[in-house]
Amino acid sequence: MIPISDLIGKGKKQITIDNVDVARVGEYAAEDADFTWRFYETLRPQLDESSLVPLFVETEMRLVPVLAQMERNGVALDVPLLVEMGKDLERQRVEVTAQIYAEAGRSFNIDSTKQLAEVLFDEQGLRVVRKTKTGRSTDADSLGTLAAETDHALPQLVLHYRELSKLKSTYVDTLPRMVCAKTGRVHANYNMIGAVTGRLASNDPNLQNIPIRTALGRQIRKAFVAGRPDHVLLTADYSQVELRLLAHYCQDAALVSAFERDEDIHRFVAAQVFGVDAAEVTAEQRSRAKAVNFGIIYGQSAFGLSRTTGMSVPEAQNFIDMYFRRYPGIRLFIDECIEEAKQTGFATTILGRRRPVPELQSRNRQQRMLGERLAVNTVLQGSAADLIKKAMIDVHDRIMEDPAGPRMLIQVHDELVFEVHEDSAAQEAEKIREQMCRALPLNVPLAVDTSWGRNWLEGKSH
DNA sequence: GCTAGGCGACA
DNA sequence: AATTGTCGCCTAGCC
Repeated sequence: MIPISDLIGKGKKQITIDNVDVARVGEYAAEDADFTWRFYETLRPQLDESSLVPLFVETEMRLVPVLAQMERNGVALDVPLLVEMGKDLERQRVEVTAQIYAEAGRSFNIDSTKQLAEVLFDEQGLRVVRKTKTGRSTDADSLGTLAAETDHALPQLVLHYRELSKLKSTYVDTLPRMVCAKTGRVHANYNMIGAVTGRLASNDPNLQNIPIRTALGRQIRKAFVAGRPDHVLLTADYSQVELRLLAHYCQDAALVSAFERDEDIHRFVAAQVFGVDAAEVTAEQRSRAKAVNFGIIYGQSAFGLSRTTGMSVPEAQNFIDMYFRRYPGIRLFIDECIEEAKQTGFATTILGRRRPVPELQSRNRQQRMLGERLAVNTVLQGSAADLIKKAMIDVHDRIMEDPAGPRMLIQVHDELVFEVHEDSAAQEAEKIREQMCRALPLNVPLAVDTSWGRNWLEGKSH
């Protein structure tokens, strides 16, 4: 077998522990006592007696060769497409730059927040929306506020400039440079350690933050393609995995049965909280329920909810009160997470992964509130990480039996991307869905959406 | 060349 | 004060 370092070039960082190439070692990790010991030492802070087998032996150790294979696989890029996009972005960027200079009455470095602040606030006399540690904020939120409340063209132009600039420098210009000469693909690094919740992290390049939110950014996903003839990219992503875990932990009968019927969970929650039929839920009601559903996962306050939804603070507080009245199990779960973290000092995931939460012991109220959010969020985010890791191992063990079968290429926290022959995409999607749904037994069913197509964007849902 | 800060991409 | 977790680009200041 070709060592990874030969494949993807010198100087490339890989999964390392004490500078040992874990990805390569991982091929025989299970038989390598020295490696196993050092890996154990590295993960020991996350483990206790009860999680040693399910988490360390059965999950983390077995994931090492899976990630090694993913790194070796890499993913193909449509470089000519990226080059064309780069030219187009540059044309637009030059145009917007000229407009910004015209509005400002002079040229300056738009990438410099310091210079930009001078132009906006000193020279153009715009309002300072928010301060940063060292100066006046020019972030998207502040510029959006200014764009909405003034006639000045600059804030909107700078927002546009930033979007073009971000896409070009971080993705369109950078990704082609990372294509390996030998394989014609990019071989990202997956880091098993370092994310406190147990999630994976990815770098060189980071494949876990490829744009999807905006129409322009989404185009970048077209450049991620199947690299072999007659193959497609197949994506399989967990639907609402953290909310399902919340329902699993709470055992709330209504939530669980809604998931069992695979209902639109935000609509369902809106109907329950507002006391109307699901069919009568308005777009705004659903949107508010969705915001609270996610807010719960992060421990959001009424203030935070009011900011993300546009509700007033009392309105947001009222909604949260109604929410907890309808779902007392969720309130109970939150309180239990906090209490356990206070008692034991740790937040603990479904497979027994532990994260210390020293913030709960702080004399600083702000720190203690942070600790409470961490205690809840870590259980949900970390359990979701445990779950997909188990799924990756199961799928890997099956697909490796067939050299012509699917190859696992990318993991993005609740999503897996495979390269698969187009003729078997439909059958493989079902097998992968099945294995992902069964990865861990929960009190709620798991749902996995699949799609496939020539590139990472074009997939059709199935 | 290194580090911190600001910003913004994703789940 | 006010929602969690990552990585990377760019500027600015310092060695």
